[in-house]
Amino acid sequence: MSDSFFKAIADPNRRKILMLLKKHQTLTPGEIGQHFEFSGAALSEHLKILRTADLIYAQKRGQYIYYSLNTSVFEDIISWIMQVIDKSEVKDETTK
Amino acid sequence: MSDSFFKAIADPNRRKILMLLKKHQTLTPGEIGQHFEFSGAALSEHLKILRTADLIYAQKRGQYIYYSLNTSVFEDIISWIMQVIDKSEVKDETTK
DNA sequence: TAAGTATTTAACTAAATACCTAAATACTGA
DNA sequence: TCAGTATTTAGGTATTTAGTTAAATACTTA
Repeated sequence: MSDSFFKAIADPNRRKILMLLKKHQTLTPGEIGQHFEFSGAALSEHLKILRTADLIYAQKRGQYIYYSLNTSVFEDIISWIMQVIDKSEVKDETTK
Repeated sequence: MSDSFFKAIADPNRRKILMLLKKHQTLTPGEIGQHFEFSGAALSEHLKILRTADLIYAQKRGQYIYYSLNTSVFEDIISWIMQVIDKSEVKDETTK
């Protein structure tokens, strides 16, 4: 279970970015930035962290970059939580 | 959706504590500490963060404190993730 | 009551994080 | 090619976090 996932979603602004992408499917950094007060550079950092955690992916078309959700990693955290609360199959990860 | 939850699970040592509690149901800080290299004080801090996020609860009996998982908050994160990835709600087999 | 064990709190340090501004890179269209 | 727009990178700062050791608190038992 990747540390980068948990780090990525630990920040409320990054969770908000995910919700925005959920709502609009595809957004450029410029469009995302309209929902925040901080600089474009700060936004770029957040996007990098989300990209590294594989939560979003970027497609460059010309001058713009289009960001979208990559939902597959979310499935992993659901499995992790299921394990903790004992709802479904259990593999022992206590040594990780 | 509480920030303290995401902060709490962002740390791998705290996630390991949760898995240990999942496995053993109830553990004292002393028993938990045997699985880590850091000081008891550091462990105490981690337990406080997990308590604040409502992920575990403590029962004091005499000289010992017994920690257990509080699974109800995990249901909340599952809902949050379901929302992000646009899945229908997970069926709830547990009562709380 | 005193000594011993269990756990938390306090005060501190080092490293990580989240932001900033400025500069760099990449593309578009005149 | 040049000016303009979009985005990222670099370098810096303030805040937060995760750990430390030492002291405090709480309980047990001789």
